[in-house]
Amino acid sequence: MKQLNRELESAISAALLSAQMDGQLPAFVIPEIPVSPPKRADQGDLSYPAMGLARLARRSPLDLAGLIVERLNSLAFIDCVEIAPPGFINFTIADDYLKRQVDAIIAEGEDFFQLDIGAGKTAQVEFVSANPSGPITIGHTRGAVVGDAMARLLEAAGYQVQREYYYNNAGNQMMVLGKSLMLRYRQQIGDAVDYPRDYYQGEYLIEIAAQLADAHGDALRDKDWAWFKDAAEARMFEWINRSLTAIDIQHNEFFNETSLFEDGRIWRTLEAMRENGHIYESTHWEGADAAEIADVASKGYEPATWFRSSGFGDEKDRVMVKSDGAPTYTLPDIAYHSDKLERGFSIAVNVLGTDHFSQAQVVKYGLRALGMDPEPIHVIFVQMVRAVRWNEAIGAYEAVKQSKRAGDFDTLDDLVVMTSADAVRYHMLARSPNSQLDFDVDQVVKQSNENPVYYIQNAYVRCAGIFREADERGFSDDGADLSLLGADELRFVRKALELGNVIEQAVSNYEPHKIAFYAHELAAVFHPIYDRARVLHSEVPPDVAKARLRFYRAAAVVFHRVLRLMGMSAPERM
RNA sequence: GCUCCAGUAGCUCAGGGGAUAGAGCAUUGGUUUCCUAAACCAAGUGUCGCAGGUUCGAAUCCUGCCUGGAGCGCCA
Repeated sequence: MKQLNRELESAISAALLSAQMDGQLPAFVIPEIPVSPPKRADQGDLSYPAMGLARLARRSPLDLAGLIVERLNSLAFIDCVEIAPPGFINFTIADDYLKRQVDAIIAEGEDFFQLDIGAGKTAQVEFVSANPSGPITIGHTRGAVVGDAMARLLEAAGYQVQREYYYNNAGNQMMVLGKSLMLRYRQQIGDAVDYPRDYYQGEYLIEIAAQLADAHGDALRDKDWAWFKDAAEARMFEWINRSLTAIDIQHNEFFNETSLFEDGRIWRTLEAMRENGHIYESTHWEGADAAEIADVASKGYEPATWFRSSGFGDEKDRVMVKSDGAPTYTLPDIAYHSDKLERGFSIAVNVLGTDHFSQAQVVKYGLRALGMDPEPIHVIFVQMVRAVRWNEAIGAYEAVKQSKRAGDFDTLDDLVVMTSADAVRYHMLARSPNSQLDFDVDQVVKQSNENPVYYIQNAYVRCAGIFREADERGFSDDGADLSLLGADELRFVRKALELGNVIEQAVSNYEPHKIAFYAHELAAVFHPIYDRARVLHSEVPPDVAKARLRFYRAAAVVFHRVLRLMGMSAPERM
């Protein structure tokens, strides 16, 4: 399927170039030509503002528009070209062309607007990457949904995509997890245990401990924390995967942080940075002022290993290896990302919470210190998400507390149970990643009947309903004459033809939420048509009915495609 | 204190140099002999946080300020 605005952009560029060749316009480098749908229907289907180029061309905007139109090669899909003050060129798409696209859409099916922007290129999306120390929370879910939608859109753009989970199973937190489970287990078998406040407080560890006690009695009393760490990790990992699978998210690569320790890659990374002159040993960072040095001295640290990240623009240097010999989280992270770059992806998208902002910066400085170009890596930062609920008493929204007893929740599992996988996916996606999200529990749960989720899916359901009825009546669209389609149906086809640009923009700007808004707009165009353009109705002549049935087959293809791009289901009934 | 993100309708949010700023929810009234109501039709609401600046043109770009959030660990 063609992206019509792209075709027009090339045509306008060509017109400008030919005018330059003939000396009609001065020489200048032709910039990007933005062609997009205008706001109002009487402004055509696609529009180009020539005002922006008027100064370069040394013409009045209207003159320039006129000149472009004169030199424009005729395009099969364009019916009418108009110039509107102060210098817009408005194009109308030919009805014949739109009618032909109905069959074209059906022929493309699941490949409708499968683009070739990324043909022959590889992309990786790293997302979720939650520590295996607890369940997937609402916060993780946002990253999960955004990342998976990004992956689907990249695939639609033609990239070969890998979905990766950086499995953060090394480090201090995992030790604490192991020790936590160990103590919970000992509590279960009746030992008097003092459970530290900075250990994991979640009830899920108590449940696992109870299961272990049921299965093994007190036979595990002599196992060390490492044994319990492995036990906890395995269960958490399984749990996380089950939760993600429930909203149709599957990674196809799991990268273990521990592997970076086992094969010594973190130390090789450190040495490579040292060889490039970016590592030093000290009790404090080189740029520290007197107050900082005094502060550090009071803590009595032995020298640590520092990365001179300030040389790359960082506000201060960072510790790579602590004075106790253990690496910080940053070192394996740099090693991991250097490995990622070495794998040669054209694009490596990383979906992170904004709390990782500084960390991501330091990793990029680290990659530069290794002599690598971090350019293929693009980070989508998703802002905080919190579940809120309207509190009538105070007349304001209130954050939902993390208390299962009170019927509140903060995990993906609970969210899915209370709403649905599709609702979770839509609501998490239908927001710009860099705006904070208040997930209104009541709106998603109680008002699910008037939810955009079902508004969109219902469009597909309605098509399916027509096909069922048509089958029962033995009515087919064989030999449909698409010239009988009306203005309503063509409006939908116009909207459907915008999908290519939506995919392209979502991919090139790393804005997967665009597809969610587009889906809603598409449904808003569809439903009124469904009301008016009936198929199996006594007053609709059979030849018109055939044409319409064909049209709805195309509409179903479009909705199916869009729903799948969002990772949502396309149900036949609701 | 420094960095990043946000502030647009009553609420939740799109739009991020282009024509008269949009959607959902909420509110009000109406619509179904035949695929359909999780739908359709109709109605109303804005100092686009504030103040300057750039531009033919600013909700959009620049500067300053106000408000909310995140980050600035020898945590991960």
